[in-house]
This record gives sequence, structure tokens and C-alpha cells, in this order.
Amino acid sequence: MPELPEVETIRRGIAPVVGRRIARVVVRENRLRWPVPRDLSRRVAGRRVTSAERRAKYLLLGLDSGDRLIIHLGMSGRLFLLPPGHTLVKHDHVDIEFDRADGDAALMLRLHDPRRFGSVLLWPAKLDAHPLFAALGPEPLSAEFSGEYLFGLSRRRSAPAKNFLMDARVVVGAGNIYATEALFRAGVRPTRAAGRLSRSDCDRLVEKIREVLNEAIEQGGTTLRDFRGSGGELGNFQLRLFVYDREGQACRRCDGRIRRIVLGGRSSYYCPNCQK
DNA sequence: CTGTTAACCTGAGTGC
DNA sequence: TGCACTCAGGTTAACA
Repeated sequence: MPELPEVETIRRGIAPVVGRRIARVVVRENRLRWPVPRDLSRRVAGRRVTSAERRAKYLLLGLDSGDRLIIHLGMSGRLFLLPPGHTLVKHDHVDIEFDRADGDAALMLRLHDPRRFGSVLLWPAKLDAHPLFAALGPEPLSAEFSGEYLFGLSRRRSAPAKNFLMDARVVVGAGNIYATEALFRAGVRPTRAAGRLSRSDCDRLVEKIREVLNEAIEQGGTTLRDFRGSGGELGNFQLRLFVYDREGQACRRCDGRIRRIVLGGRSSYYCPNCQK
């Protein structure tokens, strides 16, 4: 469920743990996408959090031991900042409890993930050396991600533009909602072969991907079903969706009707009139 | 190499 | 109420 803007919203929400010391970690269910390391609590207890960053859809908590705690929310993961001892509900799999800071209440990060596609990992070395990070493409909000880059990579590729944009080796962070919305804003049909994108299509796609992600971050993410920020708050970007999840409804730019198709096994939506 | 599909899981919604 | 079926903000492994 969470794409880049949702993960970024959570990253900002959990910033108060930076500077805090980890008291302990409680793992109630370690069967996530990858098993939660058995010795996780032993390796992080007593360490101080030095940073809260994001790479792609991964949350990264830097520790003063040099290790990095890597958290991914998969499809259904949520991460809440709560007081320790907060009422447990089904699928609350991992707690990271922090010491009380002077004058402040103790804190806890709680991972809740019904589908268990998320993950909690610990990595001691350079991030780029991690198998999950080694092949990741550029951050969409970085200067490295440009029309020139996208055009160059897309040559001779027959895959649909949407699949191409959602390929994390091309660019990270563009999930199903935002890839769909950026294609609409750029006027590109999701089925168009990537190799058939013009240089100016690529320029526009880069611009619109950035625009959509930045707006969504500003709106605190998109809440269609169950996304919540780290304090339980809803996102608001769903109010600005032009096509996603709007099959059969009127296009907000013309009098056409939004169509739904399946691409790479994922629902895709477009306006046949606005997108060519 | 590129591209497509199945698989990992649970829960919510729909139609009969 | 129950059952069968579809679908869901992600990602990788296994194929052709």
C-alpha cells in the first residue's frame, strides 16, 4: 500500500526517535517477507538512533553502532509511533521500544502488517552492497533522474511505459497509483511501448512524476483504504487523483470515461482521450 | 539481456 | 449466514 510519498510521510512522522536510545525490540512474528533476524534485539538494544532516512520505499534508521535498521512496509504495513504498552491488536508483529528521554515520555515504534509482505532487517555495511539495494535506480526527486536518462534507458524497450516506470531498476518509488497518475498528467497511455516515448515525453514524464510525488508528500500521502501516518492520520492526495481507481467515471479534464486495464498484473487506469 | 507470470499473505467486498 | 471468488499503495524468483 505505501508508495514513496506514504513512506516519506511516515519517515517524517517517526523523526522524534532520532537521538533516542533503543531499550529493546519485541518480535512477536518473525515470518515477514524475509525472516526478522533472530538476534535483532541483542544487536540493537542500547544503541542510539542517529538518523531516519528513506531510500526508495525503505525506511532506514541509522544506529550509533554503524548498523542500519531497514524497514519495508510491503502492501499492508503500517508503522506507528506510540507509547510503550499500547493495546496490542492482531498483526502487531514488531515493537521497537525506546528509553525515556529527559522530560519526555518513552516511545515505541510498532509495525503492524496483516499480509506480512513487509520486512525488518539489519545491515552492517554500505547500503549499496545490500542485495536489495544494489540494483536500485535513482531517486525520482534527485537530479540524476532526468528526461535524458529516461529516454536513453527506454530505447529499444518493448515493455509498456507503465511497467517501465514501475521497474525499480529504472527509477524507484513510482508505485501503481503514482505511475498511473503521472502517465495521465503527461498525456501518455500506459500501454505505449517505452521505446516509443519521445524525448519530450520523457521530459514530461520526469516532470510529472516529480510533481505528483511532491504533491502527495505535501498531502500526507494517499488514503484509499487503510493508509495511516505514524500517528494514525489520513492522507489527502486521493482527492487529487485524476484516474486511479476511477474506472467508468468521467475524466476530470475532458468528457471521456476512465478505462481500467491490467498491465503486469496490476490495475491501470487511463483516459483514452487525454492519453495517447 | 528483456519481458511476463506466479508467488508470498490476509482481509474486505461482491454476488449467489 | 455461508461460500466462492476477486481484488488490494510491493517485490522477487522463476520462467520463456
